[in-house]
Amino acid sequence: MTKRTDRRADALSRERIVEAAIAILDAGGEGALTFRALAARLATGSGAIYWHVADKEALLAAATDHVVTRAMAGAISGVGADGAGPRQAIRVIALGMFDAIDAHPWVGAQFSRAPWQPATLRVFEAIGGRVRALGVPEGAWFNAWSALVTYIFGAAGQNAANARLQAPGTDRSAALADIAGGWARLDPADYPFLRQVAPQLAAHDDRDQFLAGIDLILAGIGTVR
Amino acid sequence: MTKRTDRRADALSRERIVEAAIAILDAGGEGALTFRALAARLATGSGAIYWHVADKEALLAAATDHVVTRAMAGAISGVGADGAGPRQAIRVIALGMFDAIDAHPWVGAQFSRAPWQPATLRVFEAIGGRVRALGVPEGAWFNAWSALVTYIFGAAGQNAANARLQAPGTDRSAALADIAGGWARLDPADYPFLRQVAPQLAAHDDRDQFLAGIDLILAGIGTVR
DNA sequence: ACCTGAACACCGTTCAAGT
DNA sequence: ACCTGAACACCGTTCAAGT
Repeated sequence: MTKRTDRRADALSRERIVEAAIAILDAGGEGALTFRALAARLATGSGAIYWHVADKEALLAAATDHVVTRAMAGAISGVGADGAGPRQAIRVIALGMFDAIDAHPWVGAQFSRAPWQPATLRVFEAIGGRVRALGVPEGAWFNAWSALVTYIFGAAGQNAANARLQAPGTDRSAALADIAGGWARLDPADYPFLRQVAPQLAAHDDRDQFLAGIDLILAGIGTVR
Repeated sequence: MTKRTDRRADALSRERIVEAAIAILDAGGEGALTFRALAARLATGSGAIYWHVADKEALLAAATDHVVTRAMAGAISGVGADGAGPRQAIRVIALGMFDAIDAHPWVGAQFSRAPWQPATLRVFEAIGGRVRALGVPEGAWFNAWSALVTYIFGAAGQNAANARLQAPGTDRSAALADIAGGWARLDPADYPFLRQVAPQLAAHDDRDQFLAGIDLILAGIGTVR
């Protein structure tokens, strides 16, 4: 029972609008997504878009939901019934989120703007279910879950910021070298720690670093008995 | 040796502009800060502001820096030479950041937009110095520090989002009751965990929750030997 | 039911002109 | 050196008018 308008391949639809929005966001970042640019890409008027989505906030929310849903499907499928424990499942889900935001930095900023979206809820549940399977006492579930999702979504926002700050052409390691260089030049009397870890900042990998944080939280959860 | 223009109490200055911006941000949120509103409050033209600050991004950065500097001064002074260990110092600094963002929610969103500001650097150093004092092996310093600051600034962004989502009049517990009510009505087959923790979500305190996450990370750091 | 595109009410930012 | 405020080039959103 397809709707009449579905016959025209180029008919406007919420789905096509969201896909076009994602393409614009991926190509030019959040600043590039305007209703005029979107209308031009879809060869229609800007007002037409408003027939399918309420406003720009809803459009960004739908685009985020789309990306997260896809990322979660990939992560969860890699964690199926293959006997991987809940600890490993949490790591895989977290990395799935990290990679999704790495590929679509604008998604990261969106979480600290409109949480409680459907896809976010599924990530919450996926983490929560594994926390429960971790074997910690029931009274510790909520805190353990909260620490993990706060870290995962919080890091997402910061990675998005890093990506946005970076000059389009340059790669991450050049940007890190710049920042580390700045740290190395700080006054040693005021900033002994940052000076000391500057070389590690320059050499570190964001993804490994993110995972190390997950592991520290998991280790902390493991101490709760 | 005061500058000539300092004689007029109402002379425009970067400092007065930043203070007015903070007042507008606190009163009406990020959406309320426009150059027109700021110019009106300072009884000047919008172009005058551009003589003192480069653009809106710089203005928001300066406002954030101002708030964080003040918060850090308060937190650090409460942690002086009174024998409190590094563990407790980390908790106090983290809570200082939490409270600052609780009072100025717009600050939270700013971190995931322009990190590496002077005040942020001081928070980084303050946490890092205490990590070093924690007694973990030197090879673990960088990961431990990174997990803590990612969590602290990440939670900041999410708290800011929560504050922004909330209807101006209502209080946090009413908003939490709403969300928890939604969780309690989810399909138990798909969302067993969220259904189960819904009552805890309704009853929890954001600040305690935040601190519990810090403690879990600290516990995880404690396992590294 | 869905699309068009001009119009409206805003923005941030610039800049000639003032003092 | 600093301030003014009109002007410019944008936005998101609306809505009468079309099909």
